[in-house]
Amino acid sequence: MLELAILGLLTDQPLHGYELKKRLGESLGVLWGVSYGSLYPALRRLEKSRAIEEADPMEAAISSGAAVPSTGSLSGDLAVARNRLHGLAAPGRRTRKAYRITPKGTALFERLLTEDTVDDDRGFALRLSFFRHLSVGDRLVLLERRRSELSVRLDKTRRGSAPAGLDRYTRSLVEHRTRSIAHDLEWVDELTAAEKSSAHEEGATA
Amino acid sequence: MLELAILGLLTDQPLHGYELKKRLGESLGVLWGVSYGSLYPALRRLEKSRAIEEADPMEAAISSGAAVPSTGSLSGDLAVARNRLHGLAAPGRRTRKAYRITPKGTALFERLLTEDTVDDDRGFALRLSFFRHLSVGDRLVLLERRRSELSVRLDKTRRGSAPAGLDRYTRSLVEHRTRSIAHDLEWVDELTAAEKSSAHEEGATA
DNA sequence: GTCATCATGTAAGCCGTTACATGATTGC
DNA sequence: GCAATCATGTAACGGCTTACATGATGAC
Repeated sequence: MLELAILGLLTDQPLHGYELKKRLGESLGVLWGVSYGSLYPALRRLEKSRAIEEADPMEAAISSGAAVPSTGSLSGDLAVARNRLHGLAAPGRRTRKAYRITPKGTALFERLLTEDTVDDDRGFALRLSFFRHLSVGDRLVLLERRRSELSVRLDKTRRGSAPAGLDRYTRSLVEHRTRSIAHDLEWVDELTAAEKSSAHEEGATA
Repeated sequence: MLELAILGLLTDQPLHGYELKKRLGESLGVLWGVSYGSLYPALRRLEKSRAIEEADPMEAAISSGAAVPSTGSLSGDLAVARNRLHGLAAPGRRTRKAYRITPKGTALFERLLTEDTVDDDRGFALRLSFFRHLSVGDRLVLLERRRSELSVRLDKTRRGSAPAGLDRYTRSLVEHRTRSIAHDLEWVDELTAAEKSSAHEEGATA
C-alpha cells in the first residue's frame, strides 16, 4: 500500500522523502498519516529493486519549484544541484535526495494498482485516487471488485446478527453500518455508470 | 482493543478461547476477525495480570450450554468437568479452558472502555457495543469525544484539498467521504439525543 | 478406526509506529 | 552564531497475521 502510494506520487513528478511525506499527509492525507520510520525504508527498498532512482537534483529542484513555489529554499536547492553536478558535494553530505520513477517502477505501479488483493476501504480509496492512470477497462474491473466486496459485507452485516437478542446500541450500530455500506454501494454504482458512459462517448467519437 | 473485546464478552459469561473467537467473528464479527495467534497470547496476558481466571469448568459448561445449546459436546464437557473437579485429569491434558472475568478484570474493562484514546472507527463501534455496561454520563462523554473526532476529520477532508486541482476521481472521493462523515455525525447526534432524553425520563420517574 | 470438528498453542514475519540521533539551510 | 525548520535516517517495539504443530472428542 505504501509503495503504491509512493509510486503514484512519483509518477507525476520527482520528489524527495520529506515532501512525499507531506503530500501523503495532505492531499491523500485524509486517509494516510505515514511516518519517516516506514517511508524512508520503503524508499530504499524501491530504489534497491530499481523501481525508483535518484533524480538529477537540478531537475527535481526545478520541477518541484515550478509546481510548488512556496516550498521555499529554491535557491538553496539550485546551489546544491549545481555543486552536485560539478562533483563538489562531499560524499556523505546530507541533503535532499529526490527520487524519480523508472520504467520498471511504472510497471510495478500498474501491477500493484490492478492487483487482486482484498483491500480495506483505504486501499480502494488510494487506488481510486490513481484512476486517471488506468484504462476504462481496468477501472471497471476495480469497481466491480469493490462492488462485490461491499455486497458480501452488507450480507454479513445483515445476517451476522439477528435483530432480536441485541441491545439497542448494537442494533443501532448494525443499522448504521448497513446504511453506510448501502451508501458506498450506490457510490460505486455511480462511478461505474459514469465510466461506462464515458466509454460509450469515446466509442461514439472515435 | 482486543483485550477490551475479550473482557466485554467475558463480562456476560465465562467462555473458552475457541468460542470467544467465534463470537468475535460473528456478533461483533462484522468489524473483527481475530486470529488464534493473537487471541491466545492475549488470554494469557490477561490471566497473568489477574484480569481473568480459569473458570470452574462445570459452571462454564453449564452456562455455555444453557446460553448456546447448539455448541454440542455438552455431555463431554460435563464429563471433563467432573474429572477435573475430582482431580482425574492428566496435568498436560488438552481440553477447553474457560475463562471468567475477575473483579480486577471488571475494573480494567471499565477503564479501557472509557479511556481517552484516539481510536479509529472500529474502536468506537466496539465501545458502543458495550454501552450497556456504562452509565449515561460515561456514554455521553464517549459520544461527545466521537463527535469532536468526526468534526475534525470533516474539516480536514473539506480543507485538505481544494476542489480545483484534483481530478474527478479524487474530487468524487472527497465528496463521498464528506457525506459519509456528515452521516456519521448525524448518527452520533441521534444517539446523544436518545441518551439525554432517557436521562430525563429517569430523572422524571425517580 | 478414522474423519471432521473442536480446541490450544508457537514461530516467523509484516507493516507499521514512536522515539531517538544527526546533519543542512535559512532567517534573523 | 543561533534557532527554527527542513531533511534523512536507525532502533526498538507493537499488534496483528499466516502457517505450522498438536491433541481431544464425537459421529459414523
